[in-house]
Amino acid sequence: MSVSIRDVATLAGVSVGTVSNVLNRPDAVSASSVERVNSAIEQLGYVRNDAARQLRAGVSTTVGFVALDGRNPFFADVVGGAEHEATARGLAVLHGNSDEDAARETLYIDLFEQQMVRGLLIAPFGDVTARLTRLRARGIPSVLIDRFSGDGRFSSVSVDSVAGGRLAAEHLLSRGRRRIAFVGGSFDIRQVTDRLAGARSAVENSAHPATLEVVPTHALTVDEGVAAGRRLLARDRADRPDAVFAANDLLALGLLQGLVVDGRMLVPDEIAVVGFDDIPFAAAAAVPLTSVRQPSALIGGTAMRILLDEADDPGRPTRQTVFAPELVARASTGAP
Amino acid sequence: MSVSIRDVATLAGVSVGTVSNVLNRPDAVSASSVERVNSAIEQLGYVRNDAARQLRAGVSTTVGFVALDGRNPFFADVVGGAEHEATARGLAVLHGNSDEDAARETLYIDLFEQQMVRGLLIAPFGDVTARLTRLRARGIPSVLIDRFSGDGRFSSVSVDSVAGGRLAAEHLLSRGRRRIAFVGGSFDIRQVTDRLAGARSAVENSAHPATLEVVPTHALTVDEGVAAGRRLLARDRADRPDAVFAANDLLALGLLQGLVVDGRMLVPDEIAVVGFDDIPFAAAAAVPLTSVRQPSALIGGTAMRILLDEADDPGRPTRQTVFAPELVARASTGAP
DNA sequence: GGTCGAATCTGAAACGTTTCAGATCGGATG
DNA sequence: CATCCGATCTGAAACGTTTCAGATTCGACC
Repeated sequence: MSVSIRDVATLAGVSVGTVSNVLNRPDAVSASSVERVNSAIEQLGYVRNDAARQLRAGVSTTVGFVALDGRNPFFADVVGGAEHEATARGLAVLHGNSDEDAARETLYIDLFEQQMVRGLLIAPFGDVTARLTRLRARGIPSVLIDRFSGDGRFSSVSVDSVAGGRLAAEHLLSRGRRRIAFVGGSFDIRQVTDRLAGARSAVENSAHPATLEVVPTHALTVDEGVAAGRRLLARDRADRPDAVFAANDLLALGLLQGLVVDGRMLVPDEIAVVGFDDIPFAAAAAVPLTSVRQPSALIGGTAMRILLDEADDPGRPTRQTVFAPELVARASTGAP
Repeated sequence: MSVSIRDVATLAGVSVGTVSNVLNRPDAVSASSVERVNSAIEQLGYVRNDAARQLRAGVSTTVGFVALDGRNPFFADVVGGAEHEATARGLAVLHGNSDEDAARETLYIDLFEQQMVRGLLIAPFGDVTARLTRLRARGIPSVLIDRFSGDGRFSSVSVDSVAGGRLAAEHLLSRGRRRIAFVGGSFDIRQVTDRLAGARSAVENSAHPATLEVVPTHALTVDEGVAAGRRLLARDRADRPDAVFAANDLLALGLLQGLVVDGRMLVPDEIAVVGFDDIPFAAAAAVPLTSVRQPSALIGGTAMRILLDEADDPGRPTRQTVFAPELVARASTGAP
């Protein structure tokens, strides 16, 4: 039924070893053999069986990626950057969504372990160090994305979320806002707590007295943002914050939709809004969104490079790369 | 080094065949054996080698997905729907981006062929029928996404793009617009030409005299939309269209940004805008965007189901599923 | 006790590749 | 002409699983 390397060898009049060499190290084979083998491959429509190759060679040509939320354009950009780097080396990216669900997360990690991927890029939700340690014992390195590996047990590529949170809150304070609400959740997500911590430190160190209130959400989605906005509206006007720092742009975009009363948009006059990630849609929002930018494609590309370095040289020490976030001011905080 | 099924068998005091049976059909094994094998697996930290399993069984547990544009939230939703359906059956989704590049597209198809994926979901860019036919000959079915398979050679799941184009144009005409511009490209993409054809038929059959002009773009991205908007602005006011139908929402969102003069938004008063896909960000745009909605997650889920049906039963005739698009009117065309 | 069938288990073959120790070939060298 | 060496090729072993024909066990039944 299926064409194997043996059929190619027979047609080309060489041994299977030679065919394999043509495929893997053509330099070690005479030009005439290369040509005969290639024409046989062409003629038979031979396609290498990756399972057999991997079984014998013990090396796969795929890299796993476990994302927190596949629908978040931020991760799409990170994946894009990683994919670009991977395809440049002939590798493919296997892609799974944990959707902020610990069970799905371990499911994908286990799957990648069975597939013996070359390495694993992961934006973790739960505590995955035990599982990742096990993968490493089996020769599969991991790089954490968007989360600093405090103990240095794994390499990581992230943005300084605390600094980002501080940037956001300082910006709001500098625009004269004093009653700030942090909207985000769940607080099982490290980035969320870090961004909050940064905001808190900015408020505490502020020259002006200011307050920081926490408005929790169940997830970092547009829908949750809309709901949070509605909840704020349900309050007396006097009790509403005059600024909101949303844990990411999806929430912030939802808030923009939620913070509308009788067709009147409260942003930015009554309530200023800052998001996080600066996804491409932030600039195109109802009120263009001020946001803390992360260099998403760069994060993905850097992580992939580090991962492949570690895969090639297992002894290599781990590396923590932290990019600096950058505030992009737009209309949602009254910027031009 | 690595723990194999043989080590498990030895520790559990059974044969390798029995271990395999515990893994694959526990019903055929006595309860006591199941228990001993499982405890041995636990104790040794055994993980099944997927390459060997696939080599022998000839079946993989992954499905390939080739998307036109991984950064487009529409495809993220389609993938989400497909992934949901796949994980319900214990399959993972291998994911590649063609980025509207024929070379990358064939690269991924070839890769999936080598990996012997269970099946292939593809939103095609170039002409891929030859390659897909070859995959099928090797037992790998494909389902086309977002493109009707005219000759019925492959199953497909799509939305009636011509009808969608007609909906968009009719809506603009009903709002009193008469000089319509279609913004989109490249015209190598079937959806683009279909949407244009639908718009054209609506204009030609209109009770009122109206014109349809084509403003070509290089790709379906936000940036191209901004550029197209700028080009329209560069014209004399009299030469500008009074409505734009953009081939997708990314373009439309870009247009909204581009169609601003001296801080004044021309949409919808001078120019109405309709997009296509109704991505989650359309409603959150600077001017909430009227759009032709596609049931994206449903498309992905349906395609996956059909694909897996065909994988299980290769003789099964192909099926063409066409969903009806739906117009969602918002402020960008002067709707409430 | 002998026979039978179902339930359960065994162990070797096979999947298609890569790898590697050794064979072969064809000059170049003395 | 004998020897040697590098370039090239060969063919079998090995990777870890699934599969399957046959072996074994165990009750039930006569």
